[in-house]
Amino acid sequence: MTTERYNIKQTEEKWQKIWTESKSFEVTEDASKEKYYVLAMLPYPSGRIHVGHVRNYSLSDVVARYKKAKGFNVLNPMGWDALGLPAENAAMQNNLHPKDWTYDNIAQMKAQLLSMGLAIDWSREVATCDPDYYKHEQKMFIDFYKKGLAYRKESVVNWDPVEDTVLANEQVVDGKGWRSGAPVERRKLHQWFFKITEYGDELLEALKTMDRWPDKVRIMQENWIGKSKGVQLSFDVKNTDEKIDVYTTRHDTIFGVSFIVLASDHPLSEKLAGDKEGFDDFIQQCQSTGTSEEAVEKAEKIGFDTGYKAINPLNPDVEVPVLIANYVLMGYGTGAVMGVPAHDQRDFEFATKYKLEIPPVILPEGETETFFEDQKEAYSGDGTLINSYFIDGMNVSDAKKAIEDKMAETKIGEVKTVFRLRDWGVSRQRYWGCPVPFVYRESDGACIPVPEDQLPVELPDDIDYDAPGNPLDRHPTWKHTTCPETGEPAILETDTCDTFFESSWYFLRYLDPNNAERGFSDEASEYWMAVDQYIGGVEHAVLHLLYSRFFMRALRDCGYKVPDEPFAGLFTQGMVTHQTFADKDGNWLFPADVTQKDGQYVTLKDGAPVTTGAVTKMSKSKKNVVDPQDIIDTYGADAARLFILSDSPPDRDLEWSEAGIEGAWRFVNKLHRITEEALPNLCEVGTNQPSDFSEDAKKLRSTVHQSIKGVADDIEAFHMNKAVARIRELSNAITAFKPQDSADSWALREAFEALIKLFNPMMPHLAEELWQSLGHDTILADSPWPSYNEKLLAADTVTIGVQVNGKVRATISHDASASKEDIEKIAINDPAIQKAIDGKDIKKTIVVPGRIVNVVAA
RNA sequence: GGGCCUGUGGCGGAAUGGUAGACGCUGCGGACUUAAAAUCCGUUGUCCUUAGGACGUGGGGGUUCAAGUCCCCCCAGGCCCACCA
Repeated sequence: MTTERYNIKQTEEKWQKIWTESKSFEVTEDASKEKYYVLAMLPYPSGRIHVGHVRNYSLSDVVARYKKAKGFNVLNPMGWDALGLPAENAAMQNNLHPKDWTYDNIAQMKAQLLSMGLAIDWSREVATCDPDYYKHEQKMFIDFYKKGLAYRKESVVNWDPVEDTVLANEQVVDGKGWRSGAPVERRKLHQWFFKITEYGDELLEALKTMDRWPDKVRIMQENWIGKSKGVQLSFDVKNTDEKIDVYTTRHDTIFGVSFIVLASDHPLSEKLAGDKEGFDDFIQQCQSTGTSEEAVEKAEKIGFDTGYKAINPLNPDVEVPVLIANYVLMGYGTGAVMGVPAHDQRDFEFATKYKLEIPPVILPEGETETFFEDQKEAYSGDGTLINSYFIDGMNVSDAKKAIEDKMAETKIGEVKTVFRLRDWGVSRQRYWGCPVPFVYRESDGACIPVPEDQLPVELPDDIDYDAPGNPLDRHPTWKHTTCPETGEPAILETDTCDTFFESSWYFLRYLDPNNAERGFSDEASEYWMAVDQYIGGVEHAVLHLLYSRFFMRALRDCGYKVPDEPFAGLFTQGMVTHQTFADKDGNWLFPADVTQKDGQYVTLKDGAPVTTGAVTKMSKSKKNVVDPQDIIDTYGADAARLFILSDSPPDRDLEWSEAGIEGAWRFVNKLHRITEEALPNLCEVGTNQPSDFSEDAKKLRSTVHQSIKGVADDIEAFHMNKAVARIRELSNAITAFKPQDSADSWALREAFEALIKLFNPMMPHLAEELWQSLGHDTILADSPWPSYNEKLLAADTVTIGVQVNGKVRATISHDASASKEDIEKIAINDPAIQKAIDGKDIKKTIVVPGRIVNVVAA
């Protein structure tokens, strides 16, 4: 083969330069064009891109380039989620400033992204650690505060006593600080909260209309919001003036109550039992229970008897003990629970341990009361009410209704809706975050927002990490300021915001990134919002995606022009996985250090045997990672993009393999080669379409037009793997086609032009290069998507299967215009079919034109 | 404990209820080459010695002329949430 090898590196850099110089992907609001906003979740600048990024941006790039070709005004921006803990950790380890570390990383990662050849409008690049960025969110914070959507309250937090800081729940591992390893304490601190619960119903209701979101994500959010309908009712505490409010969804079991349980941090717990012996130890024990899943799973239910009795409001003759237990949460409902051990598993376990009564009130269908003798677990299903006075004999839902009516009548309780969703705690005792823009007056502690003209409250540069805790708090001067109202001495808030704050509105900043006055203009928001297609990992299904939805509503209520829903369409991509490797001592090995020899995996260094482990998500700890930059440097961005889009459907996990990337690379070279080889044929073709084509050319044209339609349909449906398969099919059809005359050459050129345009969204550099070699002087990135001719989609002859009694016995070809009767005749006369019928009577024949013939014979 | 998803060749995966396995990876055979690489051609679900059959979409039932696809039950794997009353 004499064809020169395609020079990938040079070509890719050439086209990246041309796109940049021609500003192909820079956009402005243009009322004459329909807009399309493609958004990939913005990366954290860790320093190097990983394969998950490549997958994410390959997907968004296909969408962006495709929609642009379809004539949309496409916005495809990129930025950096640049605040957060890793920068501080790295700074501490390497004695750097978080700011320097972050900006260095951004520069490196940007260079890597540029080498991918993405259709991004880089003029809109945003870094969230820039004071010009967080200035606007400080304004938003104050707006929320003025609207009553941000507030400060004392709450219990995870406190790391060694690091001297609050930890997020995710940073608590098995009840211990993730870095210090010290048992986490629960401590009460003043914390800032956003009132997301105010929008619980709205956020829940809107989910129903979001039909371009995956069901999975909608269900996860629904569960997270956790709306439940129940009743709240009061139990009087005997011989006191106290009442205990309990919340329950099983008010039908009210007559099965045999105890009342309070959360350990319920105000009444201290009040009723504070002076009892052992109380302090008990509370201590409750609080030391870990908050991890496993700890909760294994935690034994422990209780403490207050000695008081509560009176059942519907049956004053019944008095039940009041206990305190570790399994009741203060944060949900009222922090107090009515114990119905016969019909609630947790209550059952608790009652069994403390020898409390277990009175049954619901009889499962078809059972007698002997069912409850020697009961091993709670029965929580439906059945007939027993031992329950006026609701005896009813089923569960009728009984609930009857109790609700009774409560409305007697006013001992009320129907109540409760959400699992809690207000969003945004305070972090960290340096590398957006400062919370408030001051506290020293004289009276008044909390006062920083005036707008004094924003941003900027982070100080001179910090040290010599001591644990928040460097802002121990900075010698930074927090000392004056009250904007009185001029008296005041202290700046030293907490910074949760970094989910930045990611809740960054897609608005992209719309108007240089606006110094406001975060974004109404005009830009009205033109571009909402995001038409958002793409990212499913791990953000709840937090980020829910916070952003809340944020839009909060901004709306503060007078900003934003839609209720930020993301009209959402696509969640699967993980990238890789085989794991280990040496004989069980140490993990990087795939790059392993090679194959005689079918066995061995180390590259000394050929020692390697054992292969499970295919799992790429993670640094298991070393089953590949550096996408190595891949791009070796095979080129086009091959890397192609491979990652090829085999697996984008919403499923993708296993990275060496063989796969090589296959993609071969295809890149093949496309280049077949175009070069066909060039002599293609260049002498006239512009006028010939009037007649050979049979082979007709077939080729049919494939071409089917491909144009099919690839577009596949991209719209996010079936990128199928789009790639169609492109390969088309290239196979092209190589099989041998042009005999000028009409054939015309058809071949038509096929090549379509092929190049179809793979342009996946392999844009190669596409531009080949487009140019076909003699075009236009940029493909600015060229329209090809159109297809409906008439050419169907072939002249159709091949279908013929079944006898549901089993395929032959295939027949017939003219596309053949009638049902003709097709039936051809099918039945087929010798193989005759043989299969074997002289039996034909009961009936089903003919589905273009699909199948089924002969039913007996 | 609750919810969701997935199960198809050696592998990744195709298949509006209508010829199961498109497209690719791997393997095997061949061509070209002094040789290799690259490339090209053929072949590649299982079983029966072949013609030709039989069997095949996690397992078991059902609906239908026809089921990977729809319905019921079960099994396995994965993900998310979780003492949420």
